[in-house]
Amino acid sequence: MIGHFVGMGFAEKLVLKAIDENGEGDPDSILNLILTFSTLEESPPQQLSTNSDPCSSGNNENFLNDLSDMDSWSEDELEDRLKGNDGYKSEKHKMLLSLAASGSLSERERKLLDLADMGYALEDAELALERWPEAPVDDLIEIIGAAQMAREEDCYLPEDDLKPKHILSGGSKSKKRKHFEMKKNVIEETIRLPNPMIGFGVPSMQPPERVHRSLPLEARGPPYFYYENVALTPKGVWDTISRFLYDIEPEFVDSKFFSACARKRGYIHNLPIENRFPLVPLPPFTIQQAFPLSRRWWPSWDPRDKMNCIQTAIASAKLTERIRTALERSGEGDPPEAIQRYVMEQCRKWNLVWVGRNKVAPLEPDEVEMLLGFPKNHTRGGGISRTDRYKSLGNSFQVDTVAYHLSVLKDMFPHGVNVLSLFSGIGGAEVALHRLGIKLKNVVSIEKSKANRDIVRSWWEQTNQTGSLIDFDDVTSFDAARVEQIIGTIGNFDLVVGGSPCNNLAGSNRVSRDGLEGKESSLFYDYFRILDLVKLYRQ
DNA sequence: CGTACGATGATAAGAAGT
DNA sequence: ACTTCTTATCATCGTACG
Repeated sequence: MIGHFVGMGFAEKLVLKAIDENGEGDPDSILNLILTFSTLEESPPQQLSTNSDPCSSGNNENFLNDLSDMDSWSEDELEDRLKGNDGYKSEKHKMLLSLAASGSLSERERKLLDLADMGYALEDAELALERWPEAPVDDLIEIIGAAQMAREEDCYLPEDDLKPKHILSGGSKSKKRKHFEMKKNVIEETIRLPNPMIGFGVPSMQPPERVHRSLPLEARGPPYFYYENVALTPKGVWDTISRFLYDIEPEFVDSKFFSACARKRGYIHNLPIENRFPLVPLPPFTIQQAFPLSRRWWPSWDPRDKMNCIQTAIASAKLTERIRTALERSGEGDPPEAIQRYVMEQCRKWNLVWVGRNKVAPLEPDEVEMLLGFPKNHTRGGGISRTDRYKSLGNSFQVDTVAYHLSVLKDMFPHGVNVLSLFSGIGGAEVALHRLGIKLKNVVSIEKSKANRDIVRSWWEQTNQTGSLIDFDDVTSFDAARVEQIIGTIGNFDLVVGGSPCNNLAGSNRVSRDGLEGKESSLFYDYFRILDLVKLYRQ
C-alpha cells in the first residue's frame, strides 16, 4: 500500500504518517489524510491565514485541528518549515525557479518569484498582482503586508462576548464579525462572486475587464477538465475546491444569460476562454418567449421575466390552490398589495407560472427539459417516475451554458474526443458536446443512479453515436487499476467533466447543509483523485 | 407521490456617523 | 460628500416521513 501511494507521487513520509494515523483499513480515508497533509505542507504561513479562517466553524477547522495534532513535528520545526527560509519551497515556487533558470520568465512571473523568494505566499502575491499588475515589487510588498495585518486582526478577534470593551463600546450589537477592509484597496480573503455573474464572459453582454488568464503549468491540458458546483455555498467551500484544482479561479456564471431560467453556478476548468461560441438554435430567453400561452394570464403586477433556479422538488397542489382562492376572494382587478406580495413570494420560491385566470402551476417536466437545453422527452419513459424526472433534471447542467464553455474544444479536436464523465446524471455534458457537433469517440460515464444511466444509454443509442459508451456506478471504487486499464484500451482522455454532489452545499437543504465534508458533497475529493489518476496514467 | 420542514449568504437600500 | 453600520429582501442542483 505504501508503494501504491508513493507511486502516485506522494512523499513516503506523508504516506507513512497517514497510515499510522488512520490504520491500514480504508485506502480512501488514507488518501484523504495524505492530501490534507500535503496541502498543509505546500502551504506557507500566509496561505494558512488566507484560507483557514480560525474564526469560522466548518471544514477549515479540521485542517487546523490536524495541525495541532501533528505531534511528530515540534512547533518550532513546523514554524521553520512553513516560514519558507530553510529550503522549503512550494511546487509553484520551484516551478518559477526552473523557469528562471531557463531564462523564460515573464514580467509577472519575475515579480512573483521575487516575492516568493522573500517568503511571501504565492497566493497573496498573485492576488496583489491581479489588482495592481503594474505595481513595482516594493509596492506589492506593502500591499501584501497591509492585507496580512488586516487579516490577522480579523482572524484572531475573539467572539463578541469576549471582545475588548473598546470594540464593544462602538454600540455594535451585530454578531457578525467585523469585515476589515483597507481603504479602497480591498484584498479579498475569500473568493467573491462577480456581479453581474458572467464569469469570463457571456454572449449577450459586454465581456468583463479582464479576459486573459494564465494557468499554472501543472494545470494545463490535455487532459482538459471541467468541474461544476453551486455558486452559493457555505463560506470557504470554493476556496477549498479551488485549492485542490490547481488554484484555478472559479468562473461563476448565471445561466439566466443563456436561457429563461437562472442557475448560479461556479465552474473550474482549464479550457481556453477565447473564441467561445454559443449553441444554436438559441433557446428562449425570457419567460414570455418560453411560455407564449402564459402571456394571456400573466398579471401586470408580476414583473418576472426569468425563472428562478430549477430545483429537484416542485410546489404542492395545496399551495397553488391556496393562491387561487386568495386571488379569487379579492375579486376583479388587481388584488390588494398584501396578496400580491404573498403570491409573488410563493411564485418566486416555487418557480410557478400562470396557466389560467388566478391559476399558477409548477413547470411540467418537458418544460424543464426545454429550459435546461435537453431534447424534449429526454428523461421521459423507461420506467422513470415523474418525481424522479424532476429530481434528475434539477440536478443537471444547463446545457447552453456548459456548451458555451466547451465550444472551444471543437477546433482543438476535429476528430472527436474521449470523455470521462463523472457524476454524469442525465448526461448534460454529453448532450452539450453532441449539440456542438463535437464527435464523441468514447465516453466513460460514472453515475450512481440506474435510472440516469438508462436515460444516457437510451439517448446514446437514439443519436446514432459511432463510439462506445462505457458506464460505471461508483466513483469511489474507480481506482488506479481501472483508469490504467481503460486508458490502455481506448487511449488517453481528452476531457474530464463533472459536477460533484451539491446537496450538502445547497441553500435549500434544511437538514444536512454540512459543507464540503458532508456525506455526498465530499465526493468532490474523488473528482480530484480521479482527475489526478487520469493525468498520472497519461501515455 | 404529497406535504411538511429554516438557514445561510449576497446584495441593496437606508440610517447614522465623520 | 463620504464611510460605516444596520436592516430588509431575496434566492437556494433538498430531506424526511407517511
